[in-house]
Amino acid sequence: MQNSVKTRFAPSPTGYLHVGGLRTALYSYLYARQNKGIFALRIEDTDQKRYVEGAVESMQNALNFFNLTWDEGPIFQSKRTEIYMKYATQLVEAGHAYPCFCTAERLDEMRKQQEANKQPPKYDRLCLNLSAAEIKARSEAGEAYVIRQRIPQEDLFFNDLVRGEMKFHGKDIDDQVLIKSDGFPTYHLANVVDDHEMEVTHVIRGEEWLPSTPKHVWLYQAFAWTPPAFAHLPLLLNPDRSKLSKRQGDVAAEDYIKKGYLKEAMINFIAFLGWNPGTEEEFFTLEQLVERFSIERVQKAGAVFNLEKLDFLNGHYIRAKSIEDLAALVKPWLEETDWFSKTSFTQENFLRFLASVQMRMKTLTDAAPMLRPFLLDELDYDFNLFYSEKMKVDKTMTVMALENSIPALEALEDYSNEESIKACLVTVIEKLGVKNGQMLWPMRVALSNEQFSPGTFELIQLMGKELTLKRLQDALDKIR
RNA sequence: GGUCCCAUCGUCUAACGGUUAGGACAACAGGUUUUCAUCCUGUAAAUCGGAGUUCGAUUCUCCGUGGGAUCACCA
Repeated sequence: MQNSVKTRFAPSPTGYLHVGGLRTALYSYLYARQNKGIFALRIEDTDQKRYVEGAVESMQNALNFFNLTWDEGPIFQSKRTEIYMKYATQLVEAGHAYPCFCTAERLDEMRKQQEANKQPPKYDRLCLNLSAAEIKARSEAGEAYVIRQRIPQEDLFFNDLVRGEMKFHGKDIDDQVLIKSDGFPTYHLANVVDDHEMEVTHVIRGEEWLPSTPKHVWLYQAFAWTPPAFAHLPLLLNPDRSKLSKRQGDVAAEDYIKKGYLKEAMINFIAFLGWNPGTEEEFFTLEQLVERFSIERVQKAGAVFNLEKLDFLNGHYIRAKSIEDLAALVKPWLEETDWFSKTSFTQENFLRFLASVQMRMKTLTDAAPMLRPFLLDELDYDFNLFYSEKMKVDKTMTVMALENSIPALEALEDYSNEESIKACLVTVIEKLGVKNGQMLWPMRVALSNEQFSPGTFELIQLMGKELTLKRLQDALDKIR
């Protein structure tokens, strides 16, 4: 009796992978891997109107990017229509479903009426008791019809892995359309049939499915199939606590990739939206999550998708990268710029520059602007940066700092460590009788043309004698 | 409106019915630093309200309140 676990991720191909979908996929993946089970991918493309070209590829790419690899599929529901039809027919014969000839117009009218009377919108079962002869006659006459599920008018209980026992009233629930008039199944039928045929043991999905779960459970009962275990995940929320939507920020997983977030950070961040290990540990790799994840610890309440923590995690994972790995990650962003192709530098220098900038990167996109002053042959100075009231630096002071530092640094031989550079410049500072900042601030700007950058000594060491002197002289010439 | 779900710092969350209600992010204040960042230290910040059960409720029950989801021939 190996009760082997099987989970699945079943998106509909209406666009890109949503971050909420990413979390659902992640939890399903974790649960399957943790139990040495199977993680399957299924594409719910039963609505021809909503199909988006390229969506399937885009979703698979995104899942692969995050290393959420699947063992089975993708299975396409659109290729299985006969199967659903077969099962629907079976339900009709057993009295669990019935054909319905009501037109869209009649249903609209009915709903308007119900709304006017403040009744809940619900199919009135006009076609529930049509005689076999009438059904035959009308369908042969070419009248379009759907197949509806006959919902039992009784209470239903089922267990949810995150919420415990659920109770619904059959009389409140609508007779769901199972087969549309175009012959395609709706989500409800296809979902149940596929989960059964694929032998899915755990259905892990978003909370928005909770209200339709009784329909699914009744379908399992009608077929006399054992239902899978259900786990409904809390929603991801906008800052105003409504369901996460495009209106209020980026919702596509790939948007975050494009913004320079690391997959490690995304996974760690997403995993903690609705789950935590119960300890004070906060950094988890995918492998560690596989080890530690548990549905029992999944939160019931929705979680606001708040990016501040993601920024923090991203910075953490960037700093944890080896400099070679970071260089590879950063390369595409540099190549996108209009200046990168015109620069020349040694790989060794590049790695040194990158290392000095690593500490202050929040996303991979930060690399290009931060590296630019190191890589460019000549800087286009913003003179306002030189002068600082707080530092007590004006034009005269700047010129003085540059004029005096250049000969001193020219005489200096040892650029291999900050100490010798510091010693050299401190001598100059003492000779001039100025404050450290008055000397070092304009030098730092001359070297970097940045408001925020590594320290002056570090910059000089990183750039080496030649580039340092070139920069200082260039700045002096331009400022005078 | 019907049905259902949910409720601890601003945010993510921890707490066998017994804790000074803990941690992280963010914020703020210091230290390190010529700037920024990193790093370190500290401060402020929460149990939605009311009953009940109990010697004792963040925790259990009920009622409110608030928020959310869902009610298609979409998933």
